[in-house]
Amino acid sequence: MPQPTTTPPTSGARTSDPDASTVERLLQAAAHAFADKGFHATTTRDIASGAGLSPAGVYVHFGSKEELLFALSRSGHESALRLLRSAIADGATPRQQLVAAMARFTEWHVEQYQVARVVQYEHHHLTPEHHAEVLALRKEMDSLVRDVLDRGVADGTFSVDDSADTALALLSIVVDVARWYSPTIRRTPTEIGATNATLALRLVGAGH
Amino acid sequence: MPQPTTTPPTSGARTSDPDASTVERLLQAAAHAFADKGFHATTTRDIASGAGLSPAGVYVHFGSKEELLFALSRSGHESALRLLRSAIADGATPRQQLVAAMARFTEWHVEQYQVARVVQYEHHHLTPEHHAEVLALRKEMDSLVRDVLDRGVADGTFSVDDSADTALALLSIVVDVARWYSPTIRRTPTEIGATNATLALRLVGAGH
DNA sequence: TCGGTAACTAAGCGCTTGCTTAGTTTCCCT
DNA sequence: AGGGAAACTAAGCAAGCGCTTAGTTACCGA
Repeated sequence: MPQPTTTPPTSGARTSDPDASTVERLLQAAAHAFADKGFHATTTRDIASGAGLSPAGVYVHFGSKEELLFALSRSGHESALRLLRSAIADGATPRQQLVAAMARFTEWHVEQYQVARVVQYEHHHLTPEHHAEVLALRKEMDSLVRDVLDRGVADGTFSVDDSADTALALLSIVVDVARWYSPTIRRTPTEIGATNATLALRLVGAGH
Repeated sequence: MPQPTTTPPTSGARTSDPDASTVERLLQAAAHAFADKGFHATTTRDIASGAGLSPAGVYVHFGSKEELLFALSRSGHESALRLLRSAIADGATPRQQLVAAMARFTEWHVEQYQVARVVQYEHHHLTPEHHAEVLALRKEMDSLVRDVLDRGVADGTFSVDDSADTALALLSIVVDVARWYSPTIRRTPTEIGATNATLALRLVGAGH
């Protein structure tokens, strides 16, 4: 009996909540590693030790490293989409919808910046089939934003030259948060969200 | 005599101009591969065959794969910085400077989208020393844009809440081009540049 | 109490990786 | 002509990779 049962057989540094389920810990460790180093620079041993497992332990729950990326990417896209939809549903006018969508989507990118980074920058490492699946979700996000703009233009609140171009610029501002954000930055998610909502109103000609 | 000299000993598909110098071809092949698959998913064999060399041929000109990334990243940052400076120098007013900077920097991201992708998304795979060197160039870009905004606010042309936040949003719109652009898109660099310049004027409250 | 199933590990397999070594060819300078 | 440096290749090495296999432990229902 070389080890008492209170000491788990972990060698690397944990990057996940020890109280979470094993699948949850694997997803957390993968999000941490993929966001930090990218999919290909992350080894399955990194993920395993981050979750407190041996290298083989990953394969009890996921068939491959790519399957882990897909699970993370799909659930990330789905929760982002859910957030966007609910923000838009909460607003009574296009103006309120745009403000809520920009603020809350930005906050998500800050609070979940590791998942957001995987969602925005790692999806092209998926297999063609998996990639096609998340691409459909990404197009849906784009449509949601463009529809808000179109409704605002229709009722005279917004004035934009091209709603597709403007929607892309709005999403660029939000998505790029996942690139530049670091937890060392002192601004809160709410502050960054409010800033981006204000910038959005300026972009659609409804700044005052 | 197994092969006539007119057939080069290439196995993979070339991704570089055969008339360019060897170093040039290596940089082109590396830019192509890094932009397409990322630094870690690219093998030195990919780069070698893309440049029409054997795997060992890379090491005649570069000491390591990371050194290749650094050469590409540094020269890319330098040419981007040169472009920004010259665009700003050409404008007589802050308004003209902002329009020129946004349009030309955007065009560069489209025309050189492979290099731009490496510049914007691969620099964190550099060694700490090399990373620090390009970070200084990146901060300089940010300052250049913020200074244009500050001058425009000072002379009353622009109206922004916070010049740092607004500069970041402007750069987000430009940088993000390297993420979403694909050569299959039918819009020209000039059109995309003009769109982003117009969006920039709206963001700084000088849209008309 | 015990059989079955699911979660897990130790060990390691086959392959690919970045890079090196030893040797060949090319070309320029005298 | 011929010596030397530079550019290049064939072959391959050590390390690390994703993933598998064989076996152990823990737990749960009958």
